[in-house]
Amino acid sequence: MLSLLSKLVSIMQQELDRLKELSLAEHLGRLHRLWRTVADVELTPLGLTHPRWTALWKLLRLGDNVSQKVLADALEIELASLMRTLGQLEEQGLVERHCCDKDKRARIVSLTSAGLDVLKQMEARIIQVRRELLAGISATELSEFERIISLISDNASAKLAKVTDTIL
Amino acid sequence: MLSLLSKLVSIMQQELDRLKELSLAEHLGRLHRLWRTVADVELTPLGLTHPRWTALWKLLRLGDNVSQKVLADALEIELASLMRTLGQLEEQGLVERHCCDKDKRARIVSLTSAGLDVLKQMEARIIQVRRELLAGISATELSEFERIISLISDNASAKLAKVTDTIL
DNA sequence: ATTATTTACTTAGCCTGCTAACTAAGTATA
DNA sequence: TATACTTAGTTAGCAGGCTAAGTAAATAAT
Repeated sequence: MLSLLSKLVSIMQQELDRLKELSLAEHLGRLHRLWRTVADVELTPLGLTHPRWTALWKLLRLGDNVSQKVLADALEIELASLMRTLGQLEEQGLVERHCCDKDKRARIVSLTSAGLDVLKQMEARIIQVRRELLAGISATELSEFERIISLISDNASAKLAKVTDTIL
Repeated sequence: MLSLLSKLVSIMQQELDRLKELSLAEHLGRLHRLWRTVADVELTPLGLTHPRWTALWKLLRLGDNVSQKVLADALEIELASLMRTLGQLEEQGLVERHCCDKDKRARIVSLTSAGLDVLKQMEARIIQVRRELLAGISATELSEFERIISLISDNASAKLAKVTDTIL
């Protein structure tokens, strides 16, 4: 009788594990989408979507005149993915792309005065969004959270690198 | 002299805050993409991509014969997003869609025997991937991590709901 | 010096999230 | 009963990740 019960418990435990299995990846995706949506809602009045304001912001932090490649690396996305976004920002007149004298392959991205204007307007809103989304989370909890993100990211990167090695 | 120094420190602090501002959203996106990529690499041999195996898995957990709407809700994606995935799974012969007698609007999704086969093969691989990605993270840290994800998600959902209210 | 490799950029096209707009079926109300 | 609203499914098209494949410039190797 007891063994049957413990067997049942063990089966339930397995089921729970399976459910949790998915939930982390799912919740991660959901959180990412939610965060983007919230930021989008807040910033669309400025004509900015998540990838666009992220690029603008990073560009400012990188000190403006950097190559597209450097910007893509800083944003941790592929250069090809950045192209579309930069094209849109250029159309909106927020950035400019110039040829580089030193390296004729490269194109240097810089903020226009309109771009700087928009960045100023963005700043307050982004900080506000972040504050609202992180409400009720202490600094300690937050840094712990970020630590775990880094840990999992490192595991994933390492695993991908290994796979690539195996194939090559 | 001292006041100038403390002013400088305060400015640096602000800069740091601004940098951290972005990093969380960015790292979240990066982690999500990485996780998906790793899972994809592991499961493509079975002809499965992330959305596909997630849908299969959830379908099994929901007890098979559910409507597309129920499945979409469980996956926390829009029904329209699920349509394409279910179409692909149907093409692969892993699921079937039947009309529902009780509600002629609804279509019931069920796993085929081929679908169940694939699920069996999936199981070990997914658990392995999860184990590798979560290597070096204790159960306590993990549950804390998930708690923070939920907290931020709740904040984001609440904020979005508020925005919708304001507009309506 | 010439050739081979690497690097930055670009284009094209896939994937899967989304919203918008439509149909058909069920439900509620006048 | 007839009309209005809601809900499930569907299609179409956008957004922004990605890889693949090509060009031109820079660098390394012979």
